[in-house]
Amino acid sequence: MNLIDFLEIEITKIINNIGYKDEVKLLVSGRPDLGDYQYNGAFSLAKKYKKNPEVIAQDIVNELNKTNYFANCEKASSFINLTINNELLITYINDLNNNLNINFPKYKDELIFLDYGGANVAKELHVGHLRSANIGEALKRLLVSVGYKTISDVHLGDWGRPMGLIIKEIQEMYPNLPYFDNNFKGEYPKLSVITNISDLNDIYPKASIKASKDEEYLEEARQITTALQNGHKGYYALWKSFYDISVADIKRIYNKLNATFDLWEGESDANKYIPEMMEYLESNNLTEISEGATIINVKEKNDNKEIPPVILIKSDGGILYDTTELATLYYRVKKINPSIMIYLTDIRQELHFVGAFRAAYKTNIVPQDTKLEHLGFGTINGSDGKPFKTRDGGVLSLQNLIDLVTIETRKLIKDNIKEEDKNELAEDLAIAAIKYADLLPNRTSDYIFDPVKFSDLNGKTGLYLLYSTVRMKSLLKKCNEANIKPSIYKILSTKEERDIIINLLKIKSIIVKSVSTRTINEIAEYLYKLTNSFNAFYGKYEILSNKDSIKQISWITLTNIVLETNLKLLNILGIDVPDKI
RNA sequence: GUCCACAUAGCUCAGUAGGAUAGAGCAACUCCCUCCUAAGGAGUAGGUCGAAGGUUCGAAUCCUUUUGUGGACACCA
Repeated sequence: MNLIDFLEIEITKIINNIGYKDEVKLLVSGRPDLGDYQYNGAFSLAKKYKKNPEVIAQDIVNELNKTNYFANCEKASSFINLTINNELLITYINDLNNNLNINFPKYKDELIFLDYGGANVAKELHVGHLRSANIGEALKRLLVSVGYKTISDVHLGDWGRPMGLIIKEIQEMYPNLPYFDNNFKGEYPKLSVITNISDLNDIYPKASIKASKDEEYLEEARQITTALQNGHKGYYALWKSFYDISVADIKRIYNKLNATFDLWEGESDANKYIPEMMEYLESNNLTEISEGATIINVKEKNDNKEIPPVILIKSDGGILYDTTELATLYYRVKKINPSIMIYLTDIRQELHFVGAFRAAYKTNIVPQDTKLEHLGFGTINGSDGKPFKTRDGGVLSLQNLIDLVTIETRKLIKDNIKEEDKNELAEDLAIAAIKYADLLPNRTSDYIFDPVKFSDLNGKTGLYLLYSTVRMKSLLKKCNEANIKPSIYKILSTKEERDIIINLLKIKSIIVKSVSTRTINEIAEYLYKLTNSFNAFYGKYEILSNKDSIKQISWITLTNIVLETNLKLLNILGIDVPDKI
């Protein structure tokens, strides 16, 4: 059991024995000069029992001092400050050495479905896709680490108007392709005029610009979109061709980011469930017609703002974002039926999800006890505080973003690394730097992307963590060669060790909070603190050449625990640690 | 116009399930390498938490008002 859990249970019993009912929660001390942890229950107990809080605090302190849990326990005003006995800390470290998982709480093994990534077919992954992948992946790994079952789906944007625009533009460029020949019979060939992702990348922006200027062009693209959605064979074959090219490239970049998906589904997969869903909705009178469109009204009485209706069928017969969203929910419930479904998108899509979720509950497409959660995240900005763009104002691809940081990390690589490995290592370091920087701010905050700052080896950066962790690995390896191996932690001899151990104790409450708030930033922050406290120790004391073998063994045992903890937490963040930098 | 979010050190950001003296990184200034990766460590300085009221034993955190910034508001995704 985790030491803090143990102490909370013990103190709860002790205060119950003297007549105070409270479920004791220990807080990390806000005044580390006065103690490791604090208990503030005297204030609320004072209200409950109509007594002076200082008297209550003193009563509790008197009882706690009868135990041998604390090296120091005293009250200051009505705060109770606790300094944990070193013997308990030593036991805790040995427990931790046997089982790192005592720091990770266990939740019910409910199934959580995570929808993140959100890549668009025929468009390169860009800056806007970074946070969904990083946060979604980290959240999935966090949830798994505490015992949940998860299924993740990249949920490709592969079925909306952009598809129609691309098909339209390909038609403009190559009007004689068989996909556009309505009399064509037989097997459609693979797309031969566009064979790689860079050919494809230019098409959508071109089409998008034309559409914004040319109403007729846009209208044709609309019609193509609707035809595709209604099963036009030629368009579908063409779509499938560029879909394959695009998805291969999307996978390649997601792999670099360590973003992994159990499912590679998309809006197009929901398409085949739309008729069935519409049949269900209409036969139960759950839809209405408004201005020629089929909608679900999701306003509620006590709304203090206007919630637009969910549009299922446009007045021209086409379908929309909401339609596929709802159809996706429809078949996910039927096929997978998770307890919780989590969506990670830009925070600006909030209103869309409010509508879609309301419609899903209102129509019983999603059972009332299934939780739907939309987790929004903030924007990545440039140094001017505006959304990060290329110099000419275009969208910056994710690969270009990685390259920007790789330029910086390349400078750091030592000469003892083989020349042919340097570029790959530089990119790996850049990705670690980017991921850490991306996960460090609060999920809902916007942040400024600064390649130079992120790839600094000093400061709160991914590279500092990698470097420090690699150094721990290297130390353990050298000690192992000298036959100094982690085993039992015997003495707690320095302030620096104590700081590390107190830090290790904090993990559980950080994990609990991160799981409940679905945030990652405190874990990222914590990694820095733990690593920093280890480095303070590392800088001051010599392990390898130390003459005192009892200290040596204790220290290398502690080092190993910090290393394992770092690796585990970095893994949750989706950051790989190389053997050498 | 309506609604939402944000405003914390020179810069970039934490902290908002109310707790003591508001934290970190960078930048600035001091110190510390015969030693396991100094690509490191220790320290100093830096703040009326946008403003004004209120609730509370206690407010950056909750409530009201106000200023500024960003965003969302049915046939795009």
